[in-house]
Amino acid sequence: MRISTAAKKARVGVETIRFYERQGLIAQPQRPSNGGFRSYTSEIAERIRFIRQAKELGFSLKEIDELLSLKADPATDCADVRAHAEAKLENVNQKIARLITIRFALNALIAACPGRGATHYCSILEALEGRKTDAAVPLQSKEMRP
Amino acid sequence: MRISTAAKKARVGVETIRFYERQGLIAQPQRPSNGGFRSYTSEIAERIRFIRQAKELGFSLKEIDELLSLKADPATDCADVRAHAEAKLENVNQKIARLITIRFALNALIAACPGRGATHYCSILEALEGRKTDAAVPLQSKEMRP
DNA sequence: CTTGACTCCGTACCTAAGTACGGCATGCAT
DNA sequence: ATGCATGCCGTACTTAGGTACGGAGTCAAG
Repeated sequence: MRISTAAKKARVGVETIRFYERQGLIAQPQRPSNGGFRSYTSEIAERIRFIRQAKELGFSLKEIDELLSLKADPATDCADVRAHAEAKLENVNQKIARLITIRFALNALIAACPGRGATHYCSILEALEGRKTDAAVPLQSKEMRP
Repeated sequence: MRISTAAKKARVGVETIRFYERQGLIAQPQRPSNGGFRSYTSEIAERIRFIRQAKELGFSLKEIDELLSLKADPATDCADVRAHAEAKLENVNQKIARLITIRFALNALIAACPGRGATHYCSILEALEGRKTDAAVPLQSKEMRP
């Protein structure tokens, strides 16, 4: 497929794809040697969509590149890859924990506001108080809205 | 407390706090009328820390402002607040779902790479393939590492 | 009452991540 | 074979979110 089709599939602009190419986030797509148009596989389109989604989760392009290149390369030390993956995993777990706390606060807010009648005071920040460190984010077990 | 203390508590720079003040994300802190130093309460420091964390989760400052002002104000229509909260909740749920998918992929990668010996081919992207739309992100039930 | 650390304000500058532009090339469709 | 939509490239511009700077004011300790 051509660049505009890939852009549509990934829900991203055409220029963004060329930008990612310049940044080395995606491989140079197949092209006729003379210099015709880029030809994208659906794998590349998928990769671009992943990049967009990861970005929405707060990963930088640099981090996304690291995530994407985390694969078992027989030439590199397996333990390195594993350590890298574990660090990212920890990062992801922290993000999930914080989002679950925010979700909990939003659910409390929604529950306290039954569409009509008196409203109760409630804020996100208030619901998040009581934590002491960034590391010790309590995992909320009561997930009212999965 | 003074600005540098608040900055340390929130783990941001002093200039960042003044920037947030200009953007209206935090209230003008108490100051002697003559024009002395800003004096911060721990509530404000907490609010600033929340802003930093939410930013790391991919929320923009505008969105964070919306999150923070989501409170049941008796003067406004309760249904509006509720609708706003529900929209944010949906947003948060999508983020959580995608992060859980990434976590699943990372766990698979770690499991396939037992620290030593032959490594198996495995990539994050590959683990994320098979989804068709952004909306229908499948919730992975096998969460190998909570 | 001086000294050194901190704070004030305004303005300028910076990085990440695009986004737009202009001019030329390609290619398929009529 | 001739449009005309698309693609290519390089370069310039933009936006969000800070960061840095300079010069002057504040404050607490010694």
